[in-house]
Amino acid sequence: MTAMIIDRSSPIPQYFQLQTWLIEQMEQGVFRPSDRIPTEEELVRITGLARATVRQAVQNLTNMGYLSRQRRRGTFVLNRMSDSGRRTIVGILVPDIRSGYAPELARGAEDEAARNRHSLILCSTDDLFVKADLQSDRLIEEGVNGVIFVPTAASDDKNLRIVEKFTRRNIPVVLADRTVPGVTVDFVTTDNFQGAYALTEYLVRRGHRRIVIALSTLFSTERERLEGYKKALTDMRLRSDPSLVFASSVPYHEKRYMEYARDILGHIDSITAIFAGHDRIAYLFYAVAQDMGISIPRDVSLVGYDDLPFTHSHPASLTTVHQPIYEMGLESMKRIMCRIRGEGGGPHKVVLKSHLVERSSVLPVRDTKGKVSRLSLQKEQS
Amino acid sequence: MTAMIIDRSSPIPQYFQLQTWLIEQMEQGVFRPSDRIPTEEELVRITGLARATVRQAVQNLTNMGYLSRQRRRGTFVLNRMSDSGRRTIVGILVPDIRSGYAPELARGAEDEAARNRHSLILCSTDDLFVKADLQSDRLIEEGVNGVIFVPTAASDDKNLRIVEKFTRRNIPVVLADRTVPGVTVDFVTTDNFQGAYALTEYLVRRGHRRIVIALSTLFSTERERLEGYKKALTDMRLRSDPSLVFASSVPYHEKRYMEYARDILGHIDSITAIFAGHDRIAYLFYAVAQDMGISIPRDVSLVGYDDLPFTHSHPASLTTVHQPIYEMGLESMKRIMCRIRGEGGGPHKVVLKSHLVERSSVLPVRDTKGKVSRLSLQKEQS
DNA sequence: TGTGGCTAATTGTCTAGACAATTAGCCAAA
DNA sequence: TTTGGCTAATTGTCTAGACAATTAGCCACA
Repeated sequence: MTAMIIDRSSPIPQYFQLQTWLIEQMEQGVFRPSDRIPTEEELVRITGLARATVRQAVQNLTNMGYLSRQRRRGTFVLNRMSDSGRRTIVGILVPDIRSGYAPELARGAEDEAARNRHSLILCSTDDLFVKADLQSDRLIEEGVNGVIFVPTAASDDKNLRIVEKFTRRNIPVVLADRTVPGVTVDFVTTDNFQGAYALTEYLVRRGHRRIVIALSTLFSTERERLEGYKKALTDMRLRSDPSLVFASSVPYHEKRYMEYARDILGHIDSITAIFAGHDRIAYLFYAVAQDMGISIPRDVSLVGYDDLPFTHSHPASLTTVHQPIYEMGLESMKRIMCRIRGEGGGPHKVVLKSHLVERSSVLPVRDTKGKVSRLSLQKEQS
Repeated sequence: MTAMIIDRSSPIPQYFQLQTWLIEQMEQGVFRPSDRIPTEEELVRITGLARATVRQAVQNLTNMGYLSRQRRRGTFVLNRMSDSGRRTIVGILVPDIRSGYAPELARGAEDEAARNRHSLILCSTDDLFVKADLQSDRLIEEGVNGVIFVPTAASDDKNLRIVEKFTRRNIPVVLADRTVPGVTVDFVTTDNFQGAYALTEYLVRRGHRRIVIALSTLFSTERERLEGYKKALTDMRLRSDPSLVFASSVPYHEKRYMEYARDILGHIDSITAIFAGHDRIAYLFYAVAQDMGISIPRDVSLVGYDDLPFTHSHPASLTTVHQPIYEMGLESMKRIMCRIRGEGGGPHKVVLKSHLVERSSVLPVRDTKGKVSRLSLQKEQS
C-alpha cells in the first residue's frame, strides 16, 4: 500500500495534507497532465478520510487551477505550467518611453517576456520620484510579479525607497542601466567605466589633449563614465584638468544643456575634443555648433555615448560607444523571471560589454594645439 | 420575517440560490461594504439549510472576492467596486516601440491611463500578422479590458480578424492612426488627406511642378496622403503624373526604400521636389543624397510627414507635417475608457488636426529650373 | 447499420451533527 | 496601568451518510 499520506495527529488540516500530497504527486510526475487522478471514493479508501474532506481538498485544487473535474468521467490533471506561467505580469519603469534608450530597453524586455508568455506594463517616470512612487503603487495594486526599474534622477535614498516598496511585498526588482549605491537587488548595466576609458584613450591616441567632458553626475552610469575618462587620462600621463569637466547636477534638459553647449563651444580655442555624456547631449552640440558656425569635426571633435538608433541615419555620423541596450532589456527580464521562479541567493550583477563605434565625428589633431599633432603635421609636410 | 429565500423544489442548487440572494442583498445595498453579514448559524436559521450548504455558498462568494471572513469576527462585505475598477488593463499593439511614432503614441496612451489608474501592456507586432495574432491571444488570456491597435502591414482581412478576436469577447478595440476598411470599431487618426493637401499646395506655391511622392500604399494613412497630394495637384490645375508616384506595396524597410531613393535621386533632373510618405523615408533621402553628392534643398527640395521627435535636433531640418501623435495616444485611450465604462453606439471616428511645419528643406524654384527640367524630360522621352 | 434505452461510475448537492482553533473583549490580578 | 487568563462567538475542520445529475459505454432491438 501507499505510505501513510495523512498524519491525523498533525495540527495541519487533513484536507490540506491531502492537497499537498496531490500537488507533490503532480510535480513529481506521478500524476501527469491530462491523467485521471483517483476518484473521490478511491481517495477515501487511500486516505481513510471522509468524502467531504477529500472533496474539500480536490475542490480547492480545482479552484487553484491544478485540476479539472467532469461528471462521470473523473478528475484530471491540468497542465498548470503554461497556465500559471501565463498570468505573469512585469512592470517596467523607465524615465520616458519616448526618449533615449527607453524604447530599445523596453523592446528587449518585451521580446523576452513574449517568449515566455509574460506581459509587460509600461510606466514612464519622467525621472521624477513622485511619478515613480505613484506608478509603483499602481503596479503593486495591479499585482505585478516583478519589476524592472531604471532609477530616477532623484536621490539614492528615494530610489531605495521605491525598491523597498516592492521587495517588502516580495516582488522581485531588477535595476536596469543605472544602479543605486547600497541597494541589494539584481542589476544589469554595461561597463560604463571601460567604455569611457576606451573612448578617452581613442581620443588621446588621435592627439587630443584638451578634452572637455559634459555630463550629469546624477546617475551612476555617467559617474562611471567620468571615472573612466579620468583614469584613462592619468594612465596616459595626462593631468585631468577640472576646468574641462562640466559635471552638472541636474538631469538632461534640452534648454539647459544647450546653454552648457554654447558655453563650451564659446571656448573652443582651448579644446580639441568634446566627450558628451550621452548621445543626446552630443546632438545638442551638433545643433549648437551649427548655429555658431562651428564645424564638427573640422573645428572640434565630438564623441557621444549610447549609440542611439538614429545615430545611424543621422547625416553627421557620431563616433560613440555602442551600448547593448536591447540585450540589457532582455537580460533584465531574464533575471526577473529567475527571481519570479523563486531563485534565491544574493544580488546578481550583470555587466554587459559595450564597444566603440568609430564614425566620422573625430579627426586627429592637426594644428598647433598638441605636441603629437605638431609632429605628425611635420611628417605630412616633409 | 424575510421572504422565502430558498425554493427547495427548484432544480437550482440551494447553495446557489443562497449565493444569488446574498449577491442581490449586496447589490441592493442591504449589505454594504464593510458590513458584517449574518453568521453561518443565523443563515442556517434564516434559510433552513444545513450549515455545510450555507458554508458552501459563503465560501464561494469569498473565493469570488465578494466577502472576507475572519475567525470569531464574522464575514464581511468587500468593496468590490474599487477592486474591479482598479484592475483595468489596456493593451496597446504597435508595430515597434522603438521606431517611428510608437513611443510618442504609447506615452500619450500611458499618461491618460495613469490619470485613471489604468495600466498599459505593451506589445510590438513588427507589423506582422502572426505576431499581432500571438500577442492578441496573450492579451486575451491576460484578461485585458480594452485594446488600442495600430493595424499591421498585413491585409485588411487579417487585421479585421485580429479586431474580431477581441470584439467577439466583448473587449473594446480602438484603431489608432491607421484604419481598416470595413471595420466597425472606433478609430482615432489625423487628417492625412488635409495634411498632404496642404503640404503639396505649399510646394506648388513655391514653384514646384514636378513633385515625386514616395510611399507605401499598404496603410490607410499613406493612401490618404497620396489622395491629398493628387487632389491638391488637380485643384491647382496640374496634371498628376503617374510616373512621379512611387507607391510601393511593401511596408517601410530601410534597404528597400534606400533603393527607391537612389532610383528617384538618379532622375533628379526631371524633378524639383520630393514628398516622402513619412519622415523616416525622408531621412533615407537625406542619407542617400549625401552619398550621391546631392544637396538638399539646393538641388532638390524635400518634405516629410509625421514630424518625428528627432526632426528637431536633426541638423538638416525637415519641412514636414506635424501629427499630434501624443494626442492620438491620449484620445485612443479616452475612447477605450468610454467603451470600457459601457458606452454604446456606433463606431466613433476621431480625426485630429495636423499642421505644416516649415523648416529649411524646401527652396522656391526659380523659373528656369522648372523649364529646363521639363525640357530635359521631353528629350529623354523622345 | 443505426437507434434508443439501460447501467454503473463519477461528481454534485445536501443533511445533521461534532469538535477545533482563533480571538475580541471582559475581568481579575499584579 | 499592564498583564494574563477566561469566555463566548465565530469560522475552520471533519465525519458518515444519502440522494441527484450526468454521461460513457454497453446492449438489445429495429
